[in-house]
Amino acid sequence: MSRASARAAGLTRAEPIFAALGEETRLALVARLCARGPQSITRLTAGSAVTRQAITKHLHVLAGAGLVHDVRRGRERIWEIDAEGLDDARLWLEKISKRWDEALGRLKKLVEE
Amino acid sequence: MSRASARAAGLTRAEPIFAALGEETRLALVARLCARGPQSITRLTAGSAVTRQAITKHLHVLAGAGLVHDVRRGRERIWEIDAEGLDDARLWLEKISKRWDEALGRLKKLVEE
DNA sequence: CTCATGCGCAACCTCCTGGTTGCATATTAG
DNA sequence: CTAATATGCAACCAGGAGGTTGCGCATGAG
Repeated sequence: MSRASARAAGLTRAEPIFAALGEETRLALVARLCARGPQSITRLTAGSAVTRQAITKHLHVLAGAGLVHDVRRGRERIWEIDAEGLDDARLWLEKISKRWDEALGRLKKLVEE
Repeated sequence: MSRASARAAGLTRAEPIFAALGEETRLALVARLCARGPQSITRLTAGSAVTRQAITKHLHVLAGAGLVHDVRRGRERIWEIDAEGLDDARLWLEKISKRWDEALGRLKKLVEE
């Protein structure tokens, strides 16, 4: 939580992050990178239903949303999660949920009066 | 958090929710429904860049993800947020983030030894 | 040096998505 | 009853997303 980027205040960055997570293969990639740590493309492709190229594309989408970053190591490229992105998304959800709870409180109060 | 549905344990429900939130117009709709409370389609369309029909479609997508529900009232249809969906998404993010933190801890430990 | 690995690039292809327009239907205001 | 309001339904469209295949290039293993 302490690592969440400050700009998470607005909903600016939220949409691309949700869009990136809103696809089965990518969501699985994120889950995998979180659970098993940094991995190469080939390794990430293993066990997946799609081609290495497809995985590569998905990784680039995730990178575009700031959810992962990569480092070249020898002849392979290692991809690692960027947890700040996840935090930003979570913060956005918290903020919006809270806003709804407040609205709900007002509505309830309005009915009671 | 107490309202989050239990099934949030797996990532089952997470993907459609993220997919629904991963579109500008829909994310704005969710934000608006949370901030200003239940509203009719026409009201939600006001101020939006797209057609009422487009808004209607988006609302159905959100409903499909369990993020909103609607009630007919007279000749208008009122849409309201279903905050459990937001909670589910948040819980998924928390779970995965935590998993990554643990993995990171293990990696750090591995390097130090 | 030679080969097997691990990737990157690019051309294609298909489907779904976001949006629109046109028209029909239901309700409430007067 | 009549008109205006609030939606619903369906056909249509362009563009982008997800996926594949084919081929070229760099790098590490022997």
